Amino acid sequence: MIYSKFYSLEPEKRERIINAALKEFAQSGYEKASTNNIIKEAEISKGSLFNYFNSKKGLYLFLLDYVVEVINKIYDEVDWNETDIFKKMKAIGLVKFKIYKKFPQAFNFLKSATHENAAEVKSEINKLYKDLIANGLERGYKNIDWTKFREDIDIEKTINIINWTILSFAEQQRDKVNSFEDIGMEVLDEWDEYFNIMKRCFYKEEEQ
Amino acid sequence: MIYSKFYSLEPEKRERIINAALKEFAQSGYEKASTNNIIKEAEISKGSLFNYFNSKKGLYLFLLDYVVEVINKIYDEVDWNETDIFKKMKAIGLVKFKIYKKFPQAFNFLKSATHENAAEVKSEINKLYKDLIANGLERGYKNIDWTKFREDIDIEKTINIINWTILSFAEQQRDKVNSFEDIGMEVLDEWDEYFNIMKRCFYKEEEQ
Amino acid sequence: MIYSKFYSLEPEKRERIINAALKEFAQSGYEKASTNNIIKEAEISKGSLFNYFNSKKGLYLFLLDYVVEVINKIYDEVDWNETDIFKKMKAIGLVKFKIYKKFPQAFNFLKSATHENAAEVKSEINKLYKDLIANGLERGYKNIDWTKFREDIDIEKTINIINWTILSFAEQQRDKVNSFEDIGMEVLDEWDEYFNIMKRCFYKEEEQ
Amino acid sequence: MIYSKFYSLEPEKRERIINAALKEFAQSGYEKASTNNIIKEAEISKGSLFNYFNSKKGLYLFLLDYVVEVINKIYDEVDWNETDIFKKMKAIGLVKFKIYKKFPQAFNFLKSATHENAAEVKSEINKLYKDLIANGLERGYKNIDWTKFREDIDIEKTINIINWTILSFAEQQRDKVNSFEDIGMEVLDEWDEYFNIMKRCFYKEEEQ
DNA sequence: GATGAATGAGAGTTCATTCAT
DNA sequence: TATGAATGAACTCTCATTCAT
Repeated sequence: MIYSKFYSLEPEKRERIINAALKEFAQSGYEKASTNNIIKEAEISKGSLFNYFNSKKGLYLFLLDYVVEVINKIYDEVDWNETDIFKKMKAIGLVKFKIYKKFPQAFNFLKSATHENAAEVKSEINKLYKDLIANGLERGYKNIDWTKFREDIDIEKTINIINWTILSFAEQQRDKVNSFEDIGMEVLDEWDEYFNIMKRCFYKEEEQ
Repeated sequence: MIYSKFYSLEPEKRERIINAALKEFAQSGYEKASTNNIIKEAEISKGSLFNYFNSKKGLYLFLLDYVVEVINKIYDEVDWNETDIFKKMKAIGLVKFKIYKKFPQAFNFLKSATHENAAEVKSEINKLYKDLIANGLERGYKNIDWTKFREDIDIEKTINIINWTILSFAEQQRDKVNSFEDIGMEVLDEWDEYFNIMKRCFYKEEEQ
Repeated sequence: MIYSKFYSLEPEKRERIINAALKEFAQSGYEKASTNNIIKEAEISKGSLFNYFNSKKGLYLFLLDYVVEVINKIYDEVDWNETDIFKKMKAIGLVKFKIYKKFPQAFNFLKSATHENAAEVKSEINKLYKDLIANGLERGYKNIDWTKFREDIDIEKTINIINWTILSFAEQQRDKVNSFEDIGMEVLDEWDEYFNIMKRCFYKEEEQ
Repeated sequence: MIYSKFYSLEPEKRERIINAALKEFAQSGYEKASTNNIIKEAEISKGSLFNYFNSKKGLYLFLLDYVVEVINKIYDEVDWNETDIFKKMKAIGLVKFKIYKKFPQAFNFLKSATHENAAEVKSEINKLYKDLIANGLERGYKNIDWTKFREDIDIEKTINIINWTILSFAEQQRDKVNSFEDIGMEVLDEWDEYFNIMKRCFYKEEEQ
């Protein structure tokens, strides 16, 4: 089993390594991240790091797996029975914030991974993102009451517009702030306003 | 004059260098991009590259200038007097496709620059983008007849939704095909459909 | 502690590196000295050299420290209570010869450092020399019985004449022979003759 | 004939090149001196420089020859019949100052050459200096009235002491100031004092 | 004869990875 | 299993010298 050497470590050491690595990669990106900084921060030897993960790339891919687990915790806490798409999206956003408070490093790492250019890991990141989004969309659009939408528009395309709006808004906010810590309530208010515009325009008049 | 040595080269060689550099930077990002690869691909000597551009950073900044010129060609061909925002956006999009077919590498480079993290060039990229966006928005939204829009929605945010939709759709198409050469009429039709949805939902009823 | 990585090497290797570096810097000066030549001669890898000293400059500064230690060994062996300046100078000279036989490279390096022009290390060299000279003069001229000198001459300037004579004679001998190993008793006799001339001329008649 | 291409240039251009080269080598030393700076200052092309002198080293050696000519002008103006060694030495020093006013760049170049470490030209410089000194001494000690010296000291060795004192004092002054321009009358006074000490000590009492 | 663009070996430096202990 | 010193390929950049024009 891959990473088995790492999993058999005592949890405290494991966390020290994960946090040191998340931090270094988030700060410096894949290429510039220094394995020296990681082992210094985690207080392990150089040899150990390569024993556990074989290579810098191996370590990075492990961390990608790790943050996926964190993301999945988000999905576990969402109420998937909500039928109004905008209420559901808002709920998902709120859960994200909650989880973020517990795993800030993972989110910063994930944010930096979005902008990662290193050819060595780019395709893995893209694959991961496609999975995450597909997975999220599938669950997100289950049980939705599509009858609320106007009947003179193509629903599939309308969903795309909603999705693109959500993702683009999120990215815009990400670029504005240095870390997720800076995000406050006023952002959530702005988010609501976008939802209201779309609700007003895409729903039938009587559903508003 | 800066870059004068480079401009006095024969055009064929100049293009070889530009294309090799655009490709390498687009593929690998600023840090990882290797000047060795560039000179190998462009078939010039090590000394020459640094004769023309002084440094890796100088080369990168030159390329940024170069792609701005390409972008400006787009602006020059658009009919800025159109008052209907969707017609104007469609026109801009079509010109973009046309230019892209002539300078595919420039677009890939510009896209990669958006995600560039290298501190050495980040501020220049940001400056460039602010200029491009300010310039584009100013011209793009001049003469637009905003009275066509519903009066119960915030126009600024609605414009964002429109923009995000356009960009995201374009990117989605790019991911689907290997090159823009593959893009045919059916894509333009789909594009029209998105425009129609937004027109129907964001414009007053009598404007449709 | 700085240079700690270097000090924890086995002495044989340490010496190989020191000697290779002293030789290369002495031969070529700071700028022209090639770290490649040093590692080749010392039979270590490129990475190791920079592991130990961080940079070419770091290596050079280390060597300056090293030769100071060698010089201090001279001072440790001299009888500082001698009151006759000529006897004392002769004693110092003899110790210098002794040390030189053990560390010939250090002396050549120190000599080349005197003429070093490289801006990067010049100030460090000057600082070092000021310390060495201040230290040496202070100890060297302590306890000297200045009353032996004629009263119609400026003592400070006379000391300069004595010093310049000693140094110039030493250098002349160095240029004549290939190594100090060749220096025999006849040189010491000649040295004595210079001392006798100066004694006869600079001391009062009754002190001769 | 070597340098023939250079000598057939018009004198104005020749001087421009000589001065530019003297300045650059004096400022930066042999290694660091940039042929680019020289051709820029002299307003000639890169190819020309190498046409005239074949190589950087060739140019440097030419300049050494050139400054020898300047030095020889000093010797031409000295009164070689003076029989008192100290008066003669003083006269030589004064002529040096006079010539310096006419060829400051040559002197600064010569000064920098003294401290030159570059292996490529070191031996040539040393050879030149030995010639200059031998030549100077031979002429300088002709016609001297040695009977003025005390009879209880070896004259040859005493001459050495005098020479070493003169040279060392000159070097000390050189190290103190940045260029010969800074040297003023007070230096000449100090020089006189050294001469007086030596006169008093090395001459017979009745000759003072 | 004059030009200056082109060359490429060599410079100092970095850092993921290896392996003897 | 854990260590960390050793490695060396690859990096960006320099500059004296060449040679086609």
